[in-house]
Amino acid sequence: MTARTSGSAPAGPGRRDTRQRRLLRDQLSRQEAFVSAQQMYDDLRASGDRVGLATVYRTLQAMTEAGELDVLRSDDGEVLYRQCGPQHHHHLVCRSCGVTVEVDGPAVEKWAAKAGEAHGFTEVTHVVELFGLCAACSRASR
Amino acid sequence: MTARTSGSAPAGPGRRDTRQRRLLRDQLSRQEAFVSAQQMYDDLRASGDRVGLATVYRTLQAMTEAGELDVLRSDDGEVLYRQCGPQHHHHLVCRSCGVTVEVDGPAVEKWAAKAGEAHGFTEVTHVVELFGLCAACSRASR
DNA sequence: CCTTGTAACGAGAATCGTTCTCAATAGTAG
DNA sequence: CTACTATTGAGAACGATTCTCGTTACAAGG
Repeated sequence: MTARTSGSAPAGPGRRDTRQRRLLRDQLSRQEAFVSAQQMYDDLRASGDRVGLATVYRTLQAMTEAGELDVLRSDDGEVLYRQCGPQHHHHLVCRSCGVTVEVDGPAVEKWAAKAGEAHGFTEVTHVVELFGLCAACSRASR
Repeated sequence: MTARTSGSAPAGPGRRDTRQRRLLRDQLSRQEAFVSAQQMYDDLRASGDRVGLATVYRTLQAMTEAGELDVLRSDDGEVLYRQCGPQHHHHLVCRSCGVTVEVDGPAVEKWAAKAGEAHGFTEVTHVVELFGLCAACSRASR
């Protein structure tokens, strides 16, 4: 029997610092927009870094569970990820270029809670996302 | 050459009254909750009615484009459909049984428009859905 | 009714995003 | 340096949805 006798380091899953995790974290922190796992994969290998597709999916999923990423689903069913602030907020996403702005809406929170209550619902959560054309894209399409 | 000479009846695609379309319309009008194409398919054949899966998908899609159905995406990626009123509204969906209540929120509409504007976005639309446990399910899980 | 043109069907193949499998690899604590 | 095991990655497996294409059956005209 070796190792696994000291009880100090929390040596569970999800904490090793690997090359591929570093790459993903870096790329996410440079991203302004929501991106899909497939996109991340393509971008990485486009810049010469070799990372398995399964790893991209696994890591993105893990980071989401750890609360490090926000998730969104595109109209055609792809799951999109983005590094966001920790406080509760919503997104204003550009339909054209994907740029995203975090916005908050105290009014919405209250309305959601009240509407749920009014119908006898409990444990009410809400999904609120705004889509539009950002200033730049609006100008470009004019 | 026969037919296709009179110019009165709008005999284009999407208007034939078939057995399968009747079945789907009927089933949808009896549904209180959002349901997936797969569920509709299973339910139909469970009640002895034979309808092709592709037809279910096609019809549901067509009805949606015609504005007869509202669409929602479940957490695991399935597209869910429901027959709803024509006016703009949002949904309060039970996480457990799927029952859905249509709710409106003038406050949200205003907030959304304003938030978009404030950041220079144009053509802003919003996605707002509420999830919770309906009265019955809340009671059951207590 | 019967004919006809063609919208609609349906079975099965094809897509596509995502997840799973499992042997090989590589952090890391001691 | 070594052993332990978390991670990785290639490819198979999945599940929802879409496409293909020969067959079926509305529905308008005769």
